[in-house]
Amino acid sequence: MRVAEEQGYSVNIQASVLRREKSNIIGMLIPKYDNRYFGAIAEQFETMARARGLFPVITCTQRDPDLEIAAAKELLSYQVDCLIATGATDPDRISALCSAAGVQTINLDLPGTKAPSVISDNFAGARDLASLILDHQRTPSAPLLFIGGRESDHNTRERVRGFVAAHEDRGMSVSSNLILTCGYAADKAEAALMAFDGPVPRGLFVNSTITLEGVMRWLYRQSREARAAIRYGCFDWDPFAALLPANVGMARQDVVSMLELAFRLLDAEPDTVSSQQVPCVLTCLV
Amino acid sequence: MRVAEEQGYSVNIQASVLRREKSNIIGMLIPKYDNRYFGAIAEQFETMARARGLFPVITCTQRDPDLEIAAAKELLSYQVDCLIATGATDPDRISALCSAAGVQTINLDLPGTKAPSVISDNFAGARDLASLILDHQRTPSAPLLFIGGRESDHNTRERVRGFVAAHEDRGMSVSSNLILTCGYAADKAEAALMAFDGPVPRGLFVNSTITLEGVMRWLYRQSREARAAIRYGCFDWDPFAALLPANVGMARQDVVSMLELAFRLLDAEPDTVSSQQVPCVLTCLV
DNA sequence: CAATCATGCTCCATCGATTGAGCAAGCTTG
DNA sequence: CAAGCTTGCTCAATCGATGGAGCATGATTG
Repeated sequence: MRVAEEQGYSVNIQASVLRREKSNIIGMLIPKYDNRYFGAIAEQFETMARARGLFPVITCTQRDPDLEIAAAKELLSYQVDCLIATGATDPDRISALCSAAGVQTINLDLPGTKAPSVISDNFAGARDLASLILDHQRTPSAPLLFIGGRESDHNTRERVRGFVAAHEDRGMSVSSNLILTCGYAADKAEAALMAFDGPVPRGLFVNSTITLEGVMRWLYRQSREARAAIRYGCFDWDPFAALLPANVGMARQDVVSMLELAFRLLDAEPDTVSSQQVPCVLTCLV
Repeated sequence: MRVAEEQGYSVNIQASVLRREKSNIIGMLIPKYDNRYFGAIAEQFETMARARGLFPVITCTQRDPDLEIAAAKELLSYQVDCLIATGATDPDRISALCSAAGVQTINLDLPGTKAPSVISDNFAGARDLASLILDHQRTPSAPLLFIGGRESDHNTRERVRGFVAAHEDRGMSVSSNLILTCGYAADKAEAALMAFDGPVPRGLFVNSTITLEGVMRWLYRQSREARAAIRYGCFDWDPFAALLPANVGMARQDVVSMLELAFRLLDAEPDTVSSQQVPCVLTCLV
């Protein structure tokens, strides 16, 4: 064994897994790698999986529902011991596939009903963030604009609810045309702002950093004066976005706590299909 | 077969690979997921691998040389068909392990001598970027400060060479104390700037976006006037960093072309141990 | 000293997919 | 019609690691 080790020989894992009927592989589905939130999730997941002697395999699904299912099936055929579905568009479908194969699943970031979920406290995070923006926008008692995300998406709905609550806290009401759930993509946000009926409010609640990219493109098409009057805050954190002049705050999701909780749920008996919420950390930039 | 498909059955890949002695797995080692460059590489790699019917497995090595080797061995024990080593600190050691196992390797981002390499044209990219910063800094004929990266790192050496060449192009010389190759990490860059002997030059060449995070932290500790006088440019691209007021330009590495070239080299016979350079795209922000 | 137990070793069946050998049936051709 | 060929099917060996059965040796105990 020592000589084998020295000469760089290693066990054939395929044979080992075949015989042991246990792969020690833990799979993760993730939508994208193009922002700090998912990047941090991927890194933290790998680190924690390795610390437990598991082999982490991450697959990026490009927010494509078909690819999500195909990737889940592919991971199952590698006999993964368990699977974390991050930000899945149809988490219950994935849970169903996995439970049919006797594989434990956890939903991360977006909740499902057929497996335990670990998500941010989007309501409280959004309420705090909206409140911060309301405090710091240039036209104090005007309602904000909500931009980005999908109506069908649990997180977006919760954040809209928090957004509305922050307005109600100060006796303000929000008309529904101020809620632009046009998708997360930068292009869609930019287009939605361009097409907005009437002048865009001076305070913006941006639903993700990807959406913020589109918001910034729109903002830099405005006149210097119009731009100077606008303040915004963003759900999710990015170190450079945090330095942009008109950004008043970011709601950072607590990736470490979320993954610790996810791994704890994997260890525990999968008796309850709970949905656990992790508080966000509000970074005030003013 | 149709019924099996409908019922969600799938082949046991471990058994299949064991018998076929061909895994259809393509591995990638990547240092981090915390910036757009590596994020884009990871996504593009997955997309292109899938398009070729290969199963992509990416492992994040946290810039840790030991983890790099351990991860390479682990991927080999999964019988990967080939391996792309991205930004590896010791690519030749990985190539040696792989060639002992009869597995093809490509070095991406940082070159090695025992396997074909695909890297950016760091010299030309850095020369162009340095030239742009020299054009736009507030004290025209003063030399710039180079910050970030490692002396031992090929890319850093090439970029320093380009940096010096841009100065020489206009008859300027750069003293060696203006080249702070203190590592890529944000903390190290911040500390190096804090400890800089004498006033920091008003034009900065920042070697990566991760380094830029530290530079920004340092910058925001300066007085408003000192800060307003500084201009910088950065190797690598980030959408929010590109919007920061004093940023005059970014040298964006052409990830798509790099990966296309890498996959082409994998298809080709591994006869030559060439090092192919891909031009960067300079984004001018002024 | 015999009976029991602990330890260490060898050997073989097993995991599930794959592939080629072997065979049968039907078809073509001189 | 016989010889040769194609096609489709079944069957068993194989990939390499693992773990339990079986066996031999040495130690312990009444």
